[in-house]
Amino acid sequence: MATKIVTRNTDYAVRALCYMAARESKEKGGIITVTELVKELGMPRPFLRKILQKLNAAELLISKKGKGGGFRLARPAGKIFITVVMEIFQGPFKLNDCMFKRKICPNRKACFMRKKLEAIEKFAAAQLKGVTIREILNGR
Amino acid sequence: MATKIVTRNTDYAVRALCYMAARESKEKGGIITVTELVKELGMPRPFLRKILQKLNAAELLISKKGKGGGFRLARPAGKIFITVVMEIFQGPFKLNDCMFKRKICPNRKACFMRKKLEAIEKFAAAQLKGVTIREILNGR
DNA sequence: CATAATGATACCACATTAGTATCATTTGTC
DNA sequence: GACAAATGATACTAATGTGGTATCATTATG
Ligand code: FES
Ligand code: FES
Repeated sequence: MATKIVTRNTDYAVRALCYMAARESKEKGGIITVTELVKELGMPRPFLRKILQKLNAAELLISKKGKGGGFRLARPAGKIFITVVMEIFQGPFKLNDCMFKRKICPNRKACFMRKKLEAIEKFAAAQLKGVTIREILNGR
Repeated sequence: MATKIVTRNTDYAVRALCYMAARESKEKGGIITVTELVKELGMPRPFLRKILQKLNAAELLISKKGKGGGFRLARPAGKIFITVVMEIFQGPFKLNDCMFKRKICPNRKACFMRKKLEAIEKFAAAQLKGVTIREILNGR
């Protein structure tokens, strides 16, 4: 098994955002097409399109339709948090919530296992909390 | 989404082991049948059977075939680690390893995201490390 | 109006997890 | 030894989630 903290959606989204942020720093305000992203990042085009559309809907990107259209970042890289990207594609971050027979386990309060899982969840949230595209680009 | 740290297999296994350990403390050396477990824990019988068989194969349980047969713990509850149970059903514990096009990402060493994920993985492993059925039973 | 871009949406493929079904083998009891 | 009651082994099915395609509608530019 490999417990997935980030799915492919998120991963691709982050890569795309990083690329866009990096390019932006060279050519200010430039609009970027799916075609360019696909060429540079090598992801399946229709999948990436869907991802960008979601980022647009979530207002992390701004899209421009029609000829000469494309996408650009809706805000500076330092204000794009990966927790937000994760939420878009994966929903709110949480670990197992001990369901049993469709009900939440009544033993939650007392359960030792649960305490451990909650500690892990807290730690993970804390780790991811401040991370933005900028930090990822800078490698720190 | 809910990132799964423990799957249902593992969950059921742990519950069964807890039950068996608890019962053992009353009636020493008693052998326990699937029938009893199903009745007490309310899990689907064939599924639980498969789980117990795996625990047996992994030598956490000892089985006895034939009439009057059943299962008993192969060792004291304090020596049954949930990390081991997790491995049995889920394989070695690890988080995402940033695959891209079937290759491990070449950027791993430098990747900031990766660092965060590794920290989370380490923390999680540490949290789970010493936990045994005994601690779970005792709630600490 | 043609073209080149995204928007919206429905669909398909694949892997994993969860669960079922069946038959073989062993063991105790009469 | 026959029968019943238990597990062993194994193959199959179902449900879910993720990853990915395909198609058509809409919009903007020139
Ligand atoms: S067994 Fe349900 S929260 Fe632990
Ligand atoms: S992008 Fe591959 S390890 Fe981070």
